[in-house]
Amino acid sequence: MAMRLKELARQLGLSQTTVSRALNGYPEVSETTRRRVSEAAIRLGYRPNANAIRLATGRVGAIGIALPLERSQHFGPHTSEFLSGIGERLAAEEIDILVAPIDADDELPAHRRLAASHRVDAVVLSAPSPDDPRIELLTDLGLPFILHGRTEGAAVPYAWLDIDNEGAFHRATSHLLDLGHRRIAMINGPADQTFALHRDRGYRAALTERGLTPDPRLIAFGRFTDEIGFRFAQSMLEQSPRPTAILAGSMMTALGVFRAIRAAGLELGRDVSMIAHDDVFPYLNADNMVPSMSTTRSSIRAAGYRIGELMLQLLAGKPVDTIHELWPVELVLRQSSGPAPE
Amino acid sequence: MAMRLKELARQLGLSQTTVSRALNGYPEVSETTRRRVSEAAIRLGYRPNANAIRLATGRVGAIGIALPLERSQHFGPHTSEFLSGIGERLAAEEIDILVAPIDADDELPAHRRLAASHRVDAVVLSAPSPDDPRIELLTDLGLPFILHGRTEGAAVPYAWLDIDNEGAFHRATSHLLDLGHRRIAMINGPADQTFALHRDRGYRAALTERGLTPDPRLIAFGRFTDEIGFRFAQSMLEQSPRPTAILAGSMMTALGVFRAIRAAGLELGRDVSMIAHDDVFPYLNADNMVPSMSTTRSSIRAAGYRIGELMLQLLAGKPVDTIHELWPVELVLRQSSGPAPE
DNA sequence: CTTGGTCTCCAAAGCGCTTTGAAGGGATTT
DNA sequence: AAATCCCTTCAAAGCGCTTTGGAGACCAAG
Repeated sequence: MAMRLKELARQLGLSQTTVSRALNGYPEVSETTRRRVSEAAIRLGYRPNANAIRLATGRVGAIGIALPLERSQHFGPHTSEFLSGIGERLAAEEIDILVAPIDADDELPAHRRLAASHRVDAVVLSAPSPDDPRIELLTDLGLPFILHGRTEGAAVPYAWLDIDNEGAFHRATSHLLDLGHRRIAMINGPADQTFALHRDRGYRAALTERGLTPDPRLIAFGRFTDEIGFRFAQSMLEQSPRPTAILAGSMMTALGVFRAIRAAGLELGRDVSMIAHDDVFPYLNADNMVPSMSTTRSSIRAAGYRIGELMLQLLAGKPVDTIHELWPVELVLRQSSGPAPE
Repeated sequence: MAMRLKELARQLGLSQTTVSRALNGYPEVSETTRRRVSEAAIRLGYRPNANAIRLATGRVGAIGIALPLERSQHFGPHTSEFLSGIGERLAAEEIDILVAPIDADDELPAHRRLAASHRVDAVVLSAPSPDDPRIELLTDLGLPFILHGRTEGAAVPYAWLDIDNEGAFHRATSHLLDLGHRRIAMINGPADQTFALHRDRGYRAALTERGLTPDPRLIAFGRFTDEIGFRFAQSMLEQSPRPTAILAGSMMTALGVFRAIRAAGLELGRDVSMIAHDDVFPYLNADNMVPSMSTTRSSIRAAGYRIGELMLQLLAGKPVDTIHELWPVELVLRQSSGPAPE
């Protein structure tokens, strides 16, 4: 039988009120009593029942991570790193992380249930689409949230953290143009995701600024797998004239593209250049590849860590319209990007 | 203001008891009343407060996944896939998944807190070491758990699901021996993990059975990253005579090994063979590599899904000593493994 | 008519904590 | 010595649900 507040109070000859206040740091308790209580609590192994606290206070001490099962390609390495970052920040705060896998066809009801059941104080939303309906829903329901990414033209203010996808791909594309490339392909992420849209914009803008017209045959959208990368790259490299540079949406995609380049008997960094977006996975290092991979780099784990931090502020009452962070993205040039061949 | 049981009962002109029973399917309620209640509940948008239920019943409807931050290399792709499998199974059951990141140096206290705070009904333990102290601790604490993997000689019975790592590496090694290889290297997982020990045993046994002595210079332990794979493979390939075949502990390792082979001017599948363990990541397909990768294959996502299922049985009262599953591992031969060179 | 058994339904007592409103007691004022 | 304050501590009322132990109502059986 676990030690409960009542029993602890009885053994100390104090009321539950006093013991509770002593342990929670309220001022109405003398220092001597407080010390006596804390010592007894430790000695007797008292651990409060989280559910009783939750019921009594209305606070839960937990946040949810809504994971759209389809949309984020069944978790995947990105989500895992992201989650890891959040966990790292929140572990020390005694805040629980509730993973809520959500079916795509049950999305809004699932969020409604989550909100009404009082299982979390707030949620982290990821993989937003440009007109994501979750924003308004959660706002209506009064469940605080932070979006990892952005939507386009939401009717209400919301908290978000995003990386500058548009800027990153604008720069990467411009850099390739500077190197003399004219046929630059782009293997982007899923077309329904805002970040993919932003990347597309940056890419197109860079081309247009130089008077080039984006060629639809050099633009592809899909999930971040080596297979998708391989397929698209292969078909693009069959074109004539073929692209001399390829932008890859992820390191997974890049592996597939790399394979297609080799399969076509070409050499990466000489015949074909590539810049890939790197979310910084500890187990797949762009620097270690051969040739080393030029990347637009932004640690998704760091983003998770920061979102954990912002979450604490949000829960502490910081207004949502003051929680906006747009992170710049590094362009790291390595061997995979070189001058356009003659 | 959310709809609560009390208010719902008032509007229906029934007692809380009856409404509660109607909604929870108890027999002491007439069919007509039950229907009337359910309809009203839906119409009025009633959602029970999870914390009140938890406090009243003592059950939580949540399981924890203890993630040793260090040990499982900060989540990583394995954990992510595994988690995903569990989530897939448990999402439909309205069971919450609590991710509990745990610092290595705070491991046992953290489990104690988890157990005493009543935040979860049970936990999933992963990445066990051969003499994992968590087993006994949780048993003592009375917190049910399922281990993904095994330990050696635990003093108490426990529920587990594991894959046959020993058998898998025994077979893979034997197969390479059949192909004429004699110097077979093994780049294993972290040395303190049971699964790595099992793989080591399978590998050694296969060699020993053919009268060969395992060469310590061909045996390495480390985390599953491309870099580790590259480094170890590179130094091994510098030996003379060099190994003609390499067993890789993961697909990440395999990518690094592959790179080292190419960097040494050798050809995978001809000069050097490789068989890697494949946990089946949807974004990194062994079949798609060039050359395609021979693997020992077992879906870690499927294991997660099954553990979700076993968890339901465990919570339903199935005795732990009846929950043991050892999964066989497929050997999938592709192009990366060929006959030993002359 | 009673008695006994079935169906339905209910009042009230928890679950283990927080928090409000108040009271006891000593020190300080008047 | 009475009045006033502050410092500590407490009893009791929730938080929103489940569950125990009955209690009416209605029917068939004695």
